[in-house]
Amino acid sequence: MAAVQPESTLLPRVGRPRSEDCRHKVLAAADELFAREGLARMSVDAIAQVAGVSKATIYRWWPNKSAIVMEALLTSTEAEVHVPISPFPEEDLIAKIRRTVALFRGPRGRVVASLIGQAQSDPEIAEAYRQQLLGPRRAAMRAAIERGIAAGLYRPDIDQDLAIDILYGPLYQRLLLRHAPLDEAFERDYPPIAVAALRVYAARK
Amino acid sequence: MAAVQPESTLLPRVGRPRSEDCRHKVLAAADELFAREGLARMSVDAIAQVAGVSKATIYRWWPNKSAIVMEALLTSTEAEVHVPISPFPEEDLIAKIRRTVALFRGPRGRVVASLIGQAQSDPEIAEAYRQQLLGPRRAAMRAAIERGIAAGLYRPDIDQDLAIDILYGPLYQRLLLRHAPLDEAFERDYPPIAVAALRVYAARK
Amino acid sequence: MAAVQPESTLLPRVGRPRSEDCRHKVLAAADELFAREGLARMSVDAIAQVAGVSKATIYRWWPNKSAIVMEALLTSTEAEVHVPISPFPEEDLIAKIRRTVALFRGPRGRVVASLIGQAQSDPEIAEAYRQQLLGPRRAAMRAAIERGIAAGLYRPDIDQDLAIDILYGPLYQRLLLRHAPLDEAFERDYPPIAVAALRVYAARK
Amino acid sequence: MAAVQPESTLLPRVGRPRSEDCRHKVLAAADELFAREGLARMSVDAIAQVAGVSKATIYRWWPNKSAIVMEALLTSTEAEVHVPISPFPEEDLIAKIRRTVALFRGPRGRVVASLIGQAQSDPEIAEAYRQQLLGPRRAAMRAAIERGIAAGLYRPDIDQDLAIDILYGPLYQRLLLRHAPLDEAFERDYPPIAVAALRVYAARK
DNA sequence: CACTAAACGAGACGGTACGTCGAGTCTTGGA
DNA sequence: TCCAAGACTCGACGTACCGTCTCGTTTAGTG
Repeated sequence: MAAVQPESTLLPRVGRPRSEDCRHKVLAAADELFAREGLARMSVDAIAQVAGVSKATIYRWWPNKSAIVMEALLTSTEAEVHVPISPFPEEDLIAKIRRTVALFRGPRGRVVASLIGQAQSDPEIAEAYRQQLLGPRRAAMRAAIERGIAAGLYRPDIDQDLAIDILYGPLYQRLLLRHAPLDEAFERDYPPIAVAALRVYAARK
Repeated sequence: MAAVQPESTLLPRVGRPRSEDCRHKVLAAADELFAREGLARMSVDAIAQVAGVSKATIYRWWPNKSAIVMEALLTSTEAEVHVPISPFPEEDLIAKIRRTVALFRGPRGRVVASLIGQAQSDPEIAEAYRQQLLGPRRAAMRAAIERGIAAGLYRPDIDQDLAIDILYGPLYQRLLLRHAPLDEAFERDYPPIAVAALRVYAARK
Repeated sequence: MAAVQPESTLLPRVGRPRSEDCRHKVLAAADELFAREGLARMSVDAIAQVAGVSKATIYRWWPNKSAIVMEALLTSTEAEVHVPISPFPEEDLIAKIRRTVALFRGPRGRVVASLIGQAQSDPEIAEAYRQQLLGPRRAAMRAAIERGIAAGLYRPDIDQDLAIDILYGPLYQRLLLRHAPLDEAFERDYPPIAVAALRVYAARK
Repeated sequence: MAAVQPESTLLPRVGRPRSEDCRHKVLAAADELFAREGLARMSVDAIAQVAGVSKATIYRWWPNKSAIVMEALLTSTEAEVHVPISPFPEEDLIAKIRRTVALFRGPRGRVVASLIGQAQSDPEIAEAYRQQLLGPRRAAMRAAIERGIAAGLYRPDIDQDLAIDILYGPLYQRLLLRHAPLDEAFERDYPPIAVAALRVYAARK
């Protein structure tokens, strides 16, 4: 029995193959339009026009506007998750948080905020966001915390969700509520404070 | 010095006065429709129909759907801010946080989440939300923290914004990201943890 | 004794009397707005605003926009009907027709055209137009034709309606269809032709 | 030599072609609603609903209500222009006029009157009416008059516009002013009188 | 090398909601 | 009682965007 190319047995390999070029043009157009107009004010028609791609083609591959923007975001932030592991788990946590602050301070920050905004009224987007964006990052976080537990820094029975809430909550709040700026000071000062806060929760005897 | 009726001197008292009845019917209809459909799926036409009020009248007083829902939310949560002051500032903080958790766990939680969602693409809503909803609550919080400072619990030079982020961030994150439930356990356990975390930041050395 | 005001015995003379000033301001405003915008594009609100009069007051005295414009037209063209009677009935007819051509060539022409236009979809305006504007003019015309009959110019059994159609039809057609201009040549040449045409119908055999 | 399909070479045959079915359904609905309600009281929404066609589709092809009704009128009266040519030009003129009287006495009469009414406040409709409806009919009329000139009945230098005004003016006046009925007697008696009137103008001296 | 089947561009289509406008009525307080 | 101001209802307007559809036209791989 021959080695099988993934998915090749299910999908019929006949007909014209999907144009990778289209995909890129659409994602690029989505990116550009998001920057110019924001998620709400950009239309799928506009994406189609800017990308020079037919609307039908867009709807063949993405279910809606947010899904396009989400995919554009994912392709441009794939690398950002991986932070080299150091011998000091708390340093790793700080580095991870700081990196996310940096990301949110840039143009991607508004994209993330918009997607979370849309997710409030669209369960599919919410689910996709949690699965594709949040999931890997929380998993990486969890691993770092586990290393902290292994190093004896934290109690082994802590609530991981709560731990991550403590570490990231203030950051998301600033991103979404915008009551105070995500400025350089925040990027510098906040991460160690977050980790200190976690220590109170996770290590208090 | 005579007490002056507010605004009565400025606004010209001519013409038919605004119908208070209309206002209430619209807010009630918005409330009902939000519960039935959610912000995104409810239409201004529907509000008009349910309220038995003309669309033109709605647009005379509110710029858009979200503004109506926001006002409905405000009128129904005005009392919630005020928590009696106790001799123990940290008890007050815990009580305030727990009360907000309770609010967010109820039907108003989805309203708040939707408004913040809309605020991501509509700066006016964002501003209104910060001014009208967030403002008073953060002010009350700040006052409680000041009492903590006065009591010697916290350093006097702490960053108030950051303090409030630490206290509320995790709560908002759960409300908006929904990666973990806003359940009874959270309502019970989280508030004291938050205050403990604040203490680490505000009292360290 | 004193001259009695007509109708003063029937109407209860209580309350504030109707302001004649209002009436004039409204008619003047209607006139101005008609010239600026035309019947369709002018709004009753605009009349009220320009006249400095409340909309309620307008609707108290006129049923609708066209009625205002009609009254404005009537007050400004009352004198135009009466042409001095000469010993030559056909001269009188020519003079009457020419006077109407002159009227239609001026700004009142568009007013008349607009009213007839509105009359196509509003029976009340149609009726009012026929009664108040057309009636007197057709009666005067009929009288002139009667003098022609008395002078032996026309058969006594002619159809008066048809006679007037022959005399005025082409004029109204130009006013309303605008396929050819109501110019000086028409004002000069048409009236005698019309009367000649009438003679063919009314005197043949 | 092959017959070429008109416009097929110019128009790019790309994209989904216009649905002829839609066009017919819209025109039929317009016709029905006009009969039921008249031009002023029928709405584009109603046409869309009755036709089972989206409002956007209607507005893609017609600029407004009147344009739809006009097109419906045109499609249903295309054949009416052509009257067979006889050896007697004046007989042809009489036949043409009588045919128009008959048309105006039927339901199309109100359609024509409404369109002319609307044309008083909408220059585009006025122009369309003159171009599409009036134009061909006046051209046919002009041809018949030319035959009269060729036959020596009329002077060759007569004003064609005026000639047609004399022939049709009274008819349009009755249609639009409705001071007298467009009855059987008018259909019987008027056409020959009109032609006699023309003769006075066109053949005198 | 023709054939086939899916991808694609163009753009029409049904649908839903939008926010606006004007007509005409109603409700105040003041003259 | 009349009036000015202006809030209100009603109904229609024309627009925008969504997601689907129907064409005719590529563009691989297959037979």
